[in-house]
Amino acid sequence: MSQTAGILEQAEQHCRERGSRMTEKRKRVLSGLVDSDKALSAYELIDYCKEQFGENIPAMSIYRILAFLEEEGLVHKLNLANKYVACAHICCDHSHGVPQFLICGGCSKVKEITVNPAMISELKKSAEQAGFTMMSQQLEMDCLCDECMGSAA
Amino acid sequence: MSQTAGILEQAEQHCRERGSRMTEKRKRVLSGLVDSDKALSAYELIDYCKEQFGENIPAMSIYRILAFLEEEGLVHKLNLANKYVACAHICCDHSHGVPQFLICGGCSKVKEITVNPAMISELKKSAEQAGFTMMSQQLEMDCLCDECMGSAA
DNA sequence: GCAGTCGCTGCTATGTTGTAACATCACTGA
DNA sequence: TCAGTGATGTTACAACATAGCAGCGACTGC
Repeated sequence: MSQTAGILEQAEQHCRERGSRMTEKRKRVLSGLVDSDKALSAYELIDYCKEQFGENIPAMSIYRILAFLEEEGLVHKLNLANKYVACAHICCDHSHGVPQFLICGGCSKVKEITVNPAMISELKKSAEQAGFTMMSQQLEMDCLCDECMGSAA
Repeated sequence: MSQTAGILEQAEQHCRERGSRMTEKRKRVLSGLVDSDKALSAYELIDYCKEQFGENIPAMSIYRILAFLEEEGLVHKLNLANKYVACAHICCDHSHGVPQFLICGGCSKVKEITVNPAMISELKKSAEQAGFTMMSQQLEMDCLCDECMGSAA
């Protein structure tokens, strides 16, 4: 069984436990994200489904499916890039905190990391002093991966 | 002299020193951002120029002007919201570090803060360990301001 | 002053991301 | 089997952004 198939299997299991449905289309969208180590836009996922499965999924459906998958904790939306990535922890049984992301501006490769929780709470404190409440601890950082860094030099 | 006019004066001075031109249109766009404590989208700035000066500036020009102002360090682009804000430090003569932003998801109000430099360097280190180089230390945080927080409750 | 140049702006078209509103399809359970 | 609910389709459109080319206007050097 391929890596991707294993992850999809896990995701399906996850949905069963939560009483939600992992439909064929949802699996296809998720598989696109799992197969790719890059973040993909909704429209890139449309292309992926067309090429890979010969299926034309309208934009509206892709967005609904992405919203569903995000709700289930299977994908993350990257607001900085307006793209989407599969969660790096679909296969972990342990629950995990809010992730932070390193996003390559060159090739959209994404690394999901977990920064020091003390740092996040310090950020939260700074925000509160300024009269703001942080709604999401998901930090997104504009980076270049080593590969793109090399070819840019 | 109004607060805004003073800031515009400073900005003009800044451009003179750098050998770049602060044209009328550029001043109008900048004044829109300075007048507002919120982040504005390019299209909101078009509306502003129309209402305030009766001048129709096409989107293309607004984007070029925003790019120029960003180049000059007079405005910041908030990628999280696809909006723009005037730099909070146009009037400071001291140069300042890379800013971080608290963005209210309710009303687009923005607070520019400077977080502990040690935190930023810790982030940078984490990134490098993961094979990424941070290209911008500009963190943008999804928040609610106290006011919106109150009305949401 | 005048020609040449370069930077700024205008115009048109188009690409990309995302959503509203309403219709239809398909699975589930009584 | 049939009603109800959730998933998907369709159409239209809003918001953000850029490409490419044309024209205008302000400086420079002669």
